Amino acid sequence: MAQMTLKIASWNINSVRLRIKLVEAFLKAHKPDILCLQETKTPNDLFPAKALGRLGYKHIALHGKKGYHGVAIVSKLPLGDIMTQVFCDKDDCRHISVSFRTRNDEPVELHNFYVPAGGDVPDADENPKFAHKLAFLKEMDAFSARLGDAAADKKRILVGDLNVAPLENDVWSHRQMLDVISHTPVEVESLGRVVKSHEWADLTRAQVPESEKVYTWWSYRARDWQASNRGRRLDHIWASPAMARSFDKIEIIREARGWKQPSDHVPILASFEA
DNA sequence: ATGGTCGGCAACCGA
Repeated sequence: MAQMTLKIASWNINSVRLRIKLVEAFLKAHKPDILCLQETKTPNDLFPAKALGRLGYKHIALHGKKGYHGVAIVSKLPLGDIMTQVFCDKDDCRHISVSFRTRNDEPVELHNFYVPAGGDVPDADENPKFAHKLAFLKEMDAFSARLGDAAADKKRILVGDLNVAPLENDVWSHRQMLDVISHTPVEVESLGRVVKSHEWADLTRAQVPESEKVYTWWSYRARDWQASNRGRRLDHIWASPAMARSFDKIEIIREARGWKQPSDHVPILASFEA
C-alpha cells in the first residue's frame, strides 16, 4: 500500500470571523487535510465558508452559535456521518464529529471537542463553571467509552481545546498551578479517566518526553507572552490504538502566538502515514 | 498578593 500522509490540525481560533485571514495563512503554510476549530463564536450561517472553499477546504461541518463557544471541521476530504453531541444538557456547541476516508481509503472517525474552561475558583461547590467542567469531563468519559472497543482496530482521532494541562511539564510551574483551574488534580484525574476509557494515545507526549515543557496556550494578560513564557498545554490530539500505529509527528506552531492580533492558542498538527 | 487582556456585542459574560 502506498504511504500517504494524513495531516490533522486543531486550533482554538477565538473568533473565526475576526481571524479568518490567520486561518487562511495557516492553511496555506501547513496544508493540513482537515482543520478542527474551537471557539468559532459564530452562528453557522455566518461561518466564513467561502474563503476556506477557495483554498480547497470544500467540506465543512459546523456546530456554532452566536457569540460563544462553537466548533467546526473544515476539510479537503469529503466528510460523512456529521454528528454533534450535547453535554450537560447545555446547548453550548462544544462537540462535533465526522467520518472520512484517507487517501488509502481507510475509514477514520474524528471528534472535535471544546471542554469548558471552568472559571477561576477551583471549588465545584462555589463555582458552577468548575462544576460544569467536571460534569462535562465525566460525560465525555462515558461518551468516549461508548465509542466502542478501542482494541477493535477502529481508527479514531480526538482533538480539541480540552482546557486541561495534565502533566507537570504541561504548565510553566507545576507547584504554582496546582490550585489553578486547568491543572488541578481533580481535573487531571478526570481527563486521565477519559484517556483510559478508550486507550487514547496522547500524540504530543508520544513525541515529546515528559521531562520537556510544551505549551499550546499563552495568556493575553502577560505583558510579553514570549518573555514570561507562562504557557500551558491545553490543546490535544489523541489517537485510538489502531490510529496511533500510523502516527508520524506532531507540530506545534508556536510562532502563531506572535502573529498580528493572534488567538491565545496556537495550532497543533498531527501527521499520520495513513 | 494582585491584576493583568481579549472578543462579542453593546452591559457584562466567558475565557
